[in-house]
Amino acid sequence: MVRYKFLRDHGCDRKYFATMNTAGAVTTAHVLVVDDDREIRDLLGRFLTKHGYRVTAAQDGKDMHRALADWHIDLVILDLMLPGEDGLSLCRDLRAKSQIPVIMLTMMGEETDRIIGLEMGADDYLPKPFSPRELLARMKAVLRRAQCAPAVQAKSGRKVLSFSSWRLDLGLRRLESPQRLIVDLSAGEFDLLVALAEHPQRVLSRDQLLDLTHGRAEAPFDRSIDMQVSRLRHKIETNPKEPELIKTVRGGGYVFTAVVTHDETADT
Amino acid sequence: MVRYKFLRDHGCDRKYFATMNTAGAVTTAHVLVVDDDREIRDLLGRFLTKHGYRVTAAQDGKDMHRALADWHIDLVILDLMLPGEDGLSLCRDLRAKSQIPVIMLTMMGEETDRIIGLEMGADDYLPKPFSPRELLARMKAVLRRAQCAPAVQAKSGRKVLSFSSWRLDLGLRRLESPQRLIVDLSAGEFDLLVALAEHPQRVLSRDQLLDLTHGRAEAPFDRSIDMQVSRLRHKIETNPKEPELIKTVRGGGYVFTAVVTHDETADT
DNA sequence: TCGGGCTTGTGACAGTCCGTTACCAAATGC
DNA sequence: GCATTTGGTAACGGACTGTCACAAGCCCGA
Repeated sequence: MVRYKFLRDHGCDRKYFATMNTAGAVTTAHVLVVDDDREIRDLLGRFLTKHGYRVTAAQDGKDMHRALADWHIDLVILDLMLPGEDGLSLCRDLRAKSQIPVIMLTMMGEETDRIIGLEMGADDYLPKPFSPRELLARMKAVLRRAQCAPAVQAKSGRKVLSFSSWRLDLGLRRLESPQRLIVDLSAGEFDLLVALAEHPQRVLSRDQLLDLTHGRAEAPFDRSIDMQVSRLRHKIETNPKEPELIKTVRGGGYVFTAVVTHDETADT
Repeated sequence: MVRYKFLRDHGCDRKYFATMNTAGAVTTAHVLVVDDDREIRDLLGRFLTKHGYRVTAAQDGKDMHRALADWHIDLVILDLMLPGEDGLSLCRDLRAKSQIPVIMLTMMGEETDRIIGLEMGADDYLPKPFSPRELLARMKAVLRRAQCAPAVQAKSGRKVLSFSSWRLDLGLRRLESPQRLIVDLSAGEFDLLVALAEHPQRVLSRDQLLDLTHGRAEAPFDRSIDMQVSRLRHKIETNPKEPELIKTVRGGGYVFTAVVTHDETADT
């Protein structure tokens, strides 16, 4: 659900609120959109709100500074072309005073614009027109870099994945068997199981699994995932010779076959 | 090498094939181009084929749906302006039913078009005329994003196909005989059976089956599908010499004759 | 600092899967 | 009826996978 609220004192400034999702205490990143085109502001506002961000909009430099004074802003999305003070100089200002990450919106990908934008201290730039997904991806990347990753982390409760009576506690990094016994997994085995259980019913290539667990790409003749899978199977499959949970797809990779549910144990 | 092939049943539908590139197991993405302008279809077909994509072309919504039913499509390039059903509603349809990424082609950057397109769920859009390089770049980006998308298996339950007392569990990747015995299928056999059972009472060419199971095109003198069918028949037909479930259509391919129902077992 | 236990990657080997080739039978064309 | 095309499948070999054995790290306490 999205709720709009007009801030009377800020003229055309419009504020969007994201509803809290699931866990109460999620801290969503607060994004400031600076663009003189009202349509873009609206569009971005609705779009980002829908994706769980808090959004404030400003139409020029003055508005922007006011918003920065009034709110705690995690990220600024700044149009290069603005009436009055130019986006570039605003960006330089911002960078001089604070460390708030900035994404610049520029017209059509002229190499020069990008270079200038980045030299002014923008953390990323996006040529208009851009795809919303790309914007999201870049925002996430920038926020991650800024150590301010939106949400997830800060759940008060613990994240637990359940599948066919097993419980995989991501917070405690612990696996409970259907018999409620704690299964002793190594770090690597645990990571692999998480990677699999977070993408159930989906064939994951060795390359993807390596990326998910180690953040690296597959080397030629790399058998490490095979070994890890083999070891994991011996710990969680009833009959490792005929695996039920982790199936092999020849030439493809592995599939986690169980239905996985995401629980949020309230606490402790 | 590029080979063209005219699909007789699809009127002006033309199919382009890319040869495998270097690494054997690489499955090239299959792109569906939907545009009423034949020249554009041809141009894009040749261009994308040259760059290693498999391309199928459709001239309107009807063609598009047929192609989607017949092939495994990784990406749709969709013209905004189409005769009959409009590109926008097609896009909405697509998004409602599947997660196939969509790139929209629009006439010169009309803001409104872009906004509407993106709100309809397109993953990216490209104003005509566009540079081929830009198209390639955006395709790559969209495909990359789609690959690591969580797939959101949607239903929490598991997908099961039933046909004449057999049960084919797609999540568990398991086949149960009418006698409730688990039939031991190899990964390839399983994939083939899924491809067939998902298109019952429909003649599937070897090429289509290869596309659906391996995401690759048929090579000259390719008998692999025949072999796989033969092996599968021996496991699921009462009398493999006179197959009931998988019938041969001489000069056409194979048909899965049984009536298939889609169940969604609630869970576990 | 050293050494032992644990974890993880590599090489090797065996077992399995699957594509190719080849040959034959069935279907089709003439 | 004969030639030609198409499909079924046995057989073979290459490619892929499971896993044993071992080595290289890593952690930790003495």
